[in-house]
Amino acid sequence: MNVTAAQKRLIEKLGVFFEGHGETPAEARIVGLFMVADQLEWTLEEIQQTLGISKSAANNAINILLLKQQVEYVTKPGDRKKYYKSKIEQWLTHVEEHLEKALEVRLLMREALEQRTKATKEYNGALKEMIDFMEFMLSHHHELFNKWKKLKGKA
Amino acid sequence: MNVTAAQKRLIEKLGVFFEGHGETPAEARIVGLFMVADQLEWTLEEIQQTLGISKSAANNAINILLLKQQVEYVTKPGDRKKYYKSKIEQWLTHVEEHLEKALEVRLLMREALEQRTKATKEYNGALKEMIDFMEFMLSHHHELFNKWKKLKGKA
DNA sequence: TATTTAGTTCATAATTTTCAGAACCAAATA
DNA sequence: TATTTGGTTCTGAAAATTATGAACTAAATA
Repeated sequence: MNVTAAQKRLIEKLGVFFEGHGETPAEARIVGLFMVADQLEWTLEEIQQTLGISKSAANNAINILLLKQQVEYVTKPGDRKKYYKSKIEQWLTHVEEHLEKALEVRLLMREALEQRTKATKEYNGALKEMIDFMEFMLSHHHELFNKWKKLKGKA
Repeated sequence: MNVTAAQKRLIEKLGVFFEGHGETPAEARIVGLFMVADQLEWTLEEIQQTLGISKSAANNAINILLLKQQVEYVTKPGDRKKYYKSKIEQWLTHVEEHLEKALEVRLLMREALEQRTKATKEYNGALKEMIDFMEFMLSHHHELFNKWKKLKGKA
């Protein structure tokens, strides 16, 4: 077997966390597997057998992770198999994208604010402040990301 | 009717967004309703009828929102009804909590890193960097939140 | 050409989530 | 005490999500 019992437990814990953040159980466990296992490159069959899920479940999950750019595959000469692996270098981009998307709600909130009655001053003020905070976060995040990238020599 | 057709459309749009962020359809629409409607305080029956959902769906959703502190209710003397309303002042706390929780994954990642083989240098380095970034974000967020609070005279 | 293999697709089964409707409870009122 | 009212709970249905297993492709191999 390619992972120890202790590793399996950790994969499950990571799995539960990622499930709670929008991934399917199968996706979540594949992400976990790639994070804890010594082995970095996995065939579909190995994934399937190690996680104890069906071939199609593994295939579906892997393809969704490929779409989300969380996973990629490499090939080997004279070998028809695909070797899937974490695209871990992409994580910073993902965090950035995720934040941007989460803060997009401010656009709908602005729509809400604009159409609101002017009578509810206090509520409108709180809503406005929420929107302003999101703008504040957005701009400061750009700073933060740049600071980090500079710190790590990525920019 | 307590909301216009245009408001209903906006409620649905907000509903879809919040559904995409972990709320049930009913919860998501209540949050939307409280955000766009002129009326700030709503009885269960009004919510139910305005959103066209069942009494129990409305009740369940409201109680979950109460638990999550997204909603509160006020009462009126000699009136047994509860008047539910957005707890919008709480939003900053919610954002803080949400971020902390999202970054908690770093603890599991650290576990993963600690048990990993030392053979996969590059991967381990990337994982370490991810964890470091989360720490970086966490500390800078505290700064950001304080800066914001000061700016808004909340601290 | 027949067979094996890696991966995909499809039908459907299992599970989970969410909701509707009815029954219910407790407090207030008639 | 009987009735109304606001809210809660329960059961089961509907819908959505995931996963299974089998059938299938296409490429490689025997």
